[in-house]
Amino acid sequence: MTATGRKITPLGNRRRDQILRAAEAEFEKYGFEGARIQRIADLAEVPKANVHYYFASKSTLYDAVLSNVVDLWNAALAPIDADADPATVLEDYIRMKVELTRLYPAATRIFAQEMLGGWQHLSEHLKRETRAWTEHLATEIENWIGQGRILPVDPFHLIFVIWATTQHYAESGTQVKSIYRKNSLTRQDHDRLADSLVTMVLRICGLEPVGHGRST
Amino acid sequence: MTATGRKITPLGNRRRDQILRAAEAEFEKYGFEGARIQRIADLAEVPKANVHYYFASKSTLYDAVLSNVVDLWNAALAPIDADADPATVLEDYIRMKVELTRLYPAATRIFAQEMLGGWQHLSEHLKRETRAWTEHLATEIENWIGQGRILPVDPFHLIFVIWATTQHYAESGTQVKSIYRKNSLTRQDHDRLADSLVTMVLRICGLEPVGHGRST
DNA sequence: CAGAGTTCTGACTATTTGGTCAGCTTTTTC
DNA sequence: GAAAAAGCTGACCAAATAGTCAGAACTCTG
Repeated sequence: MTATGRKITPLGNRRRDQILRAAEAEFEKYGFEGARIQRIADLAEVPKANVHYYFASKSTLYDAVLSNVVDLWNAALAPIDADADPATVLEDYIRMKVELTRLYPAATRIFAQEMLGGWQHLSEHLKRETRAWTEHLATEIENWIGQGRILPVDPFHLIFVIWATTQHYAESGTQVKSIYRKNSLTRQDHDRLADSLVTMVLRICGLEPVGHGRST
Repeated sequence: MTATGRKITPLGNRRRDQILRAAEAEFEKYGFEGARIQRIADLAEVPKANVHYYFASKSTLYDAVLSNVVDLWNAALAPIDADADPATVLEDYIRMKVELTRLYPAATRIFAQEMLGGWQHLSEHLKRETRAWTEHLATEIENWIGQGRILPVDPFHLIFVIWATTQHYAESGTQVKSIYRKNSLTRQDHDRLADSLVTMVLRICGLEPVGHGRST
């Protein structure tokens, strides 16, 4: 084992990030098993041994990448106002999720693969953090149902709809990218996705769109 | 290369199936990259070389497994009556999809992983067949929207909702399996999932459940 | 029951992989 | 400005992997 009990200097931090970014791209493209340390090193333009200087093992590196993602999402999606009306909360939540997918498509895809792969490569610690991320909203939804503010729905199915459909779009985005060599989807594309998602989710809950959204 | 231009005897066919089943389990658990030919051989209780006698390469084997899945789904989901009412078609479609997930959870999971992985390991031939599988329903949905029979929705988003939510359940099924050592979810569990799904999808389309379904 | 065709397999190879490490260079610290 | 610490890396290794192949063991047919 390497990469333990050592002082981190600013230079070291920069290199670490550089490797982390390369790793993110690699894991997105090939998944955990398919990822190759050598390719990560090449992409980061450092020798392979340098990768192992900062990350003891492939798993450690993967954990570090996922950890970043989870932090990001927790930070952005955490605050839910318990008294706000469901339609607003859901709409805000969805638009934030779509925005995060737009900003960090790679991270989102890795997360999705892990989710469908049964969390096989994640450390217990991160698994717990990840679950917390969904359960927060789920309990809120259950409260709304109990209070008769929305139609009865399985909260986890609903959240999964949000997650999966966003993901579907991130996926077709990758295809668009490789076929048309368009570097990213336009902001309009993402707005349209968010609109479509909001409409679907609100209809499922028997709610009407709140004023501040777009139409169609 | 092996496994070409050779007469297949009944015995050979049985062995081939035996290996195919083992491969399905292995690919489900570990994905394409993570799958190990040796483990497939062990599970099928044949020497590794025997696997290569029937399947030239890992890719060939994977293609064979996926091909089975696609055939299965095309056979079960193909017939859509163009004049039937949308609610019935959608409900039947969903219940059939859930049923297939119940009967072939492994196949479903492999398919899902491939879908989210961007179809990286599939031959062009199978990619086309697979796309056809969704586009059939998608055009039907678009017709309904054009005729004002259902509310406007992105057909692919809707199909993805069906697919993803079923998948979510197949996934939590795997977890249930490994935690409680319950071999499979009960029929009731699946009925509940189907009910929940039907309700969500119909609400999205602005439709009411048709008589022959269950309630709640 | 003999010969042809098919099925099977142990032993092997070439390659790739994650990971190590001794010693080098650079940066920081006092 | 020298000692200490951190950063870096080429060369290496053990293990694992997909795939090969020569020939033995079956099974089917006439």
